[in-house]
Amino acid sequence: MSDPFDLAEVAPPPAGALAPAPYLNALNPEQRAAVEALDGPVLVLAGAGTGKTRVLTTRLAHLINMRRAWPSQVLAVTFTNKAAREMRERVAALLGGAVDGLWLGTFHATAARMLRRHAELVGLKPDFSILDQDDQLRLIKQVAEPMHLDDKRWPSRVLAAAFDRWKDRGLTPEQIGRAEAEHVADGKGGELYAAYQDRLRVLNACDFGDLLLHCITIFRAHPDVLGQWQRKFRYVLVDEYQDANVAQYLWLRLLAQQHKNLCVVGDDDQSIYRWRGAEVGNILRFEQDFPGATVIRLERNYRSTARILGAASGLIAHNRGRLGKTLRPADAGANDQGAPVEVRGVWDDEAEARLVGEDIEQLQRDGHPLKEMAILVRASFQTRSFEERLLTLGLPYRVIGGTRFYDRAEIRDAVAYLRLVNQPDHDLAFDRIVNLPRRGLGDTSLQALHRIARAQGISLTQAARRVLETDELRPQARRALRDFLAQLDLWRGKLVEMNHVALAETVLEESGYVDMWRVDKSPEAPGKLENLKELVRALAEFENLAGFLEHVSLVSDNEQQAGEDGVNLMTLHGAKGLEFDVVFLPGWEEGLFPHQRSLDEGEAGLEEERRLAYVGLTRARQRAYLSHAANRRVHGAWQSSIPSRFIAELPDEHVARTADSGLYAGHGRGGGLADPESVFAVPAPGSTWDTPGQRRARAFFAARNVTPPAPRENARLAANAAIAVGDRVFHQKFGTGRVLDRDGDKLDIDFQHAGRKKVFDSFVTKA
DNA sequence: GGGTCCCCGTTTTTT
DNA sequence: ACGGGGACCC
Repeated sequence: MSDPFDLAEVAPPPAGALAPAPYLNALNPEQRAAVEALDGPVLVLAGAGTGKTRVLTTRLAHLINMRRAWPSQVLAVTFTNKAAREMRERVAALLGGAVDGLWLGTFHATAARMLRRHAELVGLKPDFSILDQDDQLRLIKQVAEPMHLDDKRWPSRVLAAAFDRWKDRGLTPEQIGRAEAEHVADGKGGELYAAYQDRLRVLNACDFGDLLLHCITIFRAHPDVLGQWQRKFRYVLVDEYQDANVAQYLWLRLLAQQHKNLCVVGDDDQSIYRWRGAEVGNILRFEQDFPGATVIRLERNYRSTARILGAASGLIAHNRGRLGKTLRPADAGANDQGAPVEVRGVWDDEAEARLVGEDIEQLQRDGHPLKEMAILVRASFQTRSFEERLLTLGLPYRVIGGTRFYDRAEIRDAVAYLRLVNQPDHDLAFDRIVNLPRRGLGDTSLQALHRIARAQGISLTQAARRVLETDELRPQARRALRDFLAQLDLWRGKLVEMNHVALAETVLEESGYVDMWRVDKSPEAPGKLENLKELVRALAEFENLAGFLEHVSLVSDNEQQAGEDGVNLMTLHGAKGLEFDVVFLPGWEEGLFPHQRSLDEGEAGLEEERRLAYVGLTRARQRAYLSHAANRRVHGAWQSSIPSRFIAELPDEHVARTADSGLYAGHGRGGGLADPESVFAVPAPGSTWDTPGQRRARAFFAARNVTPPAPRENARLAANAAIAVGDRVFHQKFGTGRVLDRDGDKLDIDFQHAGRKKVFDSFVTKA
C-alpha cells in the first residue's frame, strides 16, 4: 500500500485565470450560497430531497476549478463506498474528467490510508490487516476465554458492542472511566478491552473502530505528524455529518484545525444510527464547536408532493432535539398538492401483504414501473410476508440488504485461505481454515498450537512449525499438520510467478475446499460453489492479491444489479438516500414501529424512531401508503397491537385514514369501513386490552389531552375476561377450539383444525 | 474428534 | 418458527 503522495508542504495553486463555472447556474440561491462559501467552517443543513449531493459535489468541483487547492489538498469523506463512488463520478462529470490525487473516500478507508503511514506509532506494522466483525468476535472470544467470564451473560457480541461504543467515543483502554469499565463483564470490562487491544497489536491487526481511534491517538501524541496532515488538507468536506460518531468528529476537528475550512453537510432529522454510536449532538453543536460557522439551510424540496412533505414535517415536529427546518415544495405555487398519505388498518400481516400487493398491481396498470415502488419495513423479518405475496402474484421484486457477498461463510473461508497465503502469520485466517475441510486437526491439536503460540509470543503458523519438531501431537495429527504447512509453502512459492487469479483457483482446488462443497449434498452447496466462482471473477478485477484483500476488508459490495424491473423491498435504514415514486410503509404499530427496544431506551430512542419514520415518508415522490395490522405473528406467536403513535401524529389535512371493519373494537362484523376514528379507540382500563402497548397508548393520549373515541363494543370485549378454562370458543383465524389454560389475558386453546395455540382472549368469542 | 440435541434470542448494520 | 451455538454424548 504505497501512497504516491508526499506529506511535504505544497503551496496551493496560484490564483490565476479561473475557468468559467457554468455549473453554478444549475443551483438555487441557497445551494449556490453553500457552494460558494468556501472559507471557514460551514454547516449545510440539507433536508431530504433538497439537493444535498448536488451541493457537495458542486462545491468540491468549484474548489478545484477555482484553484483554491490542489486536488491532493482536499479531503472529502463519506460513510459508504457507494456515496464516495457517486461523488467521484459526479465531480468528474462537472469538471469534464476524472480528478487525480483527491482524497475522497469513506471515513474508514481514508483513516486506514493515513494509518498505514504511521502504523509504527501505535505498535503496528504498515501492512496490518483489518478485521471485520466476524474476526473480531472470534478474537474477543479467545481473549475472554481465560478470564472465566459467564459467557451466557457476557457473550462475545455484547463485549464487542461495548468495545465498539468505546471506540466510537474515541476512548482507548486507558481513557475509559473506572465506573464505566466496571459495569461491563462483571468488573472486568476495562481489563478485557486492554487485553483485546494488546492481542490485536500482537496480530498486527485493527478492527474498524481502531482505524479512527489509532489516528486520533497518533495525532494527539505526535503534533508533528498531525501538523503535516493539517497543513496538507486545506479543505475538508463531510457528507451525512449527522451520522458521525465522536471519534469521527475528533478526527475531523483535529485535521481541520489549521485551515478551519471544514464543511459538513447533513440533516439532524435523518440521524438514524444512534445505536451504532452516531452522535446527533455533533451536528446540533456545530456552531459552538466551530465559532463563526456559516449555517445554510436547504429547505426547498425537489422530490415529494406538498402533502407528503406536510405529513413528514408534521410528524418530525414532534421531536424536541432538532435544529428545525421546514421542507417546502420547490414548486410552492403549484395547485396540485398531490394525493394524501394513505393510512390503512388491516386485520393481520397477511391482509397487509394482500392489500399492498393489490395496490402494486393497480399502480403498475396505471403506468408506474415496479422499480419505482418500494416497501420499506422496520425489521427485516417483515419482508417475508411481502415476498410470499409478490411471489404468488408473480410480481418481480428484489430484497435490498441482507447478507453481503463477503459475509457469506464460504467466501470468508476462501478469503481466509488467500489471506493466509499472503500473510503467513494471520492467526485468525489460520484458525478459520486449518481444519476446513476436515484434516483431522481437532480441538486438542489446535489448543496445543495456541498454547505454544501464546507462550512463545509467536504466530500459529510458526507454532505449527515448532510443534512438528516435537512429539507433542499424535502421529496422525502431526502428519496432517505437516502436509497442510507444506501446501501453504507451496502456494506461497507461487505468489511471485503465478498470476493471482490462477493462484486462487489452485489454492481452492488443492486445499480440497471446493471439493468439500462439491461433495456436499445440501441444497445450499451449488449456490456456494457459484459464489466461489464469483469470488474468483471478482479477484480478476484487481492487480494483485494484496489489493484485493484490502478491498475485501473495507468495501462491502452490496450493489444490486439495477436495470431489471422489480419492486424494492428493504428496511427503512437501508432506504436512506434513496427515492421512489411510491413508497409502502407497513407495520406502523406500537412495539414494532416505534420498536419496543427503542421505547425502552426512553425519549432519545423514541425520537430516533420518529426520525426513521420521517426518513421513510420522505423517500416518496408521489405516493405514500402506511398500514398497520391488528394482529401479527412475531417469533411464532400471534400478537395483537394498536396503531403506531406516529399515525396519530400525522397532520389530518394531509392524510386519509381508513380501516377494515371493527378492527380495534371487536371484530368479525362484516361490511363497509369503520368510522376512521375507531382505529384510535382505546378501551377502558381493566378491559382485556390491558397490554403494555395499550398502557403506553393510553398514557400517550392522556399526555396530549386527547380523548380517544370510546370503543363500540366494549361490553363484548369485557365479556371475554369471563371466558374460562374448558369453554368452547371461536377465533376468526383458527376456528373453534376448547380453552385448556389461561395466563393473564392469554388463552391456551386447542383448536379443532389449527391445533394448540396461545391467543389473547380478546380475539375469541364464546362459541 | 465428530455428531446430536436443546436452548436462547430474535431491530436497525455504512465500515 | 427457526437458526446458531454450546453442551453433551458416543
